[in-house]
Amino acid sequence: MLDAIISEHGRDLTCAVGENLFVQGDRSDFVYFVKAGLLKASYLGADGREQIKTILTPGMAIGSMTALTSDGRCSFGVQAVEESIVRAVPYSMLRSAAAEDLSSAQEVIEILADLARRKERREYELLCLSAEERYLLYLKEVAPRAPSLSQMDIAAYLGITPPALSRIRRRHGMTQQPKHE
Amino acid sequence: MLDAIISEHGRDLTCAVGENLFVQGDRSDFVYFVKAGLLKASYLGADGREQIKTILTPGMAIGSMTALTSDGRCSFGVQAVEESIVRAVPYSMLRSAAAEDLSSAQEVIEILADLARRKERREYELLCLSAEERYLLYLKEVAPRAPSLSQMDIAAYLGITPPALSRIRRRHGMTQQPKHE
DNA sequence: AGGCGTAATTAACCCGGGTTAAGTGCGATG
DNA sequence: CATCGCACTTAACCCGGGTTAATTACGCCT
Repeated sequence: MLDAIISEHGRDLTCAVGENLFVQGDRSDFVYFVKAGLLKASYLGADGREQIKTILTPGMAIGSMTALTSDGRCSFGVQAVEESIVRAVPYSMLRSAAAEDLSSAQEVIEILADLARRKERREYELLCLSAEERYLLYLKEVAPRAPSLSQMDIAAYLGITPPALSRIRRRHGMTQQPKHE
Repeated sequence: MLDAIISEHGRDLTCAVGENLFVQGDRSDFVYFVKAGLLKASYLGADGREQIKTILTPGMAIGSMTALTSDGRCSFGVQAVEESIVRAVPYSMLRSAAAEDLSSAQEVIEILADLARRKERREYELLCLSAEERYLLYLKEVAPRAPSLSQMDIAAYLGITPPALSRIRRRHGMTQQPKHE
């Protein structure tokens, strides 16, 4: 089964806070399985602005599809928000395992289907929800599993700037700590 | 191989302009392979607003991942923009073919990986690009394959309203036909 | 030909988010 | 303890997109 391949050919990596698993532009052909911790996958704009694509929590898998399947470079990077442990496996290893063993193939299909499902949902949120609605959804579904995210990161995840997030929080009465003169 | 399963268990559907392949809320467990024509996959908001998720051209496959894998309902619908021909195959058929035959499994993996790659790109565009940038990208990459799309549909694909699209087009000097008094 | 319905454009106004800058609180560091 | 830096908040202003409504153009139907 696939677990055996992952155990044999994969290796555990420990990421300190702020450490990059890989950065935008890299040629990483690895798939990473998050075992513990918290990481963020993000795009870095030419102007230095960061947009967070995915908040990664244990149980999730990540890899740049374009880098994996088109011999391209990673269109985004992954950085640890908390100390994290991930298992890195070359995508080619998964593919060859799937090419030789039926049950491994099923598991790869499951992983890809799960990835597609998550992306489908994210696409819906970005396309159909307002920033405020996305924040409320974030509070309900992501925040419980990522309590250590900064407001900056939350804003980058929602696709807005920190001041915009602050305004939304203010409207909901969840700020008001510093009393600006 | 998978083609045989698709030929045997799938069936061709012909969609007239405006016809729905399936609508939001359906329990469709089919995957559709576009053979000819042009279709759109879209979310319908409670207020009746349409947001187009994907423009479907020949060679692409579509299906609601949440409906396929979580026994849920389709989160979006698919409608023909031009007269189209699609081949419908139950997802369960693909899965069982992939469970019995290694080469079929590889093909299913290819289909899912391609889907994930497309979604990854779309996610990037929605998260990082402005409406204007998305329109320019649309002109370069989608328009050539979908010349019959209305401005309404283009706007819905970009996530904006027709007036907003008109303003963008005006800025680029690509309008000016009707001279509004 | 005349009339209707719809798509596309434009205008006017509003609102939400971006930008910039300033102020506040807090933790790390010396 | 004092200072520095950074995250967070707020304010002021601008700009782009939403909303609504009016106008034009065009296809379709009778």
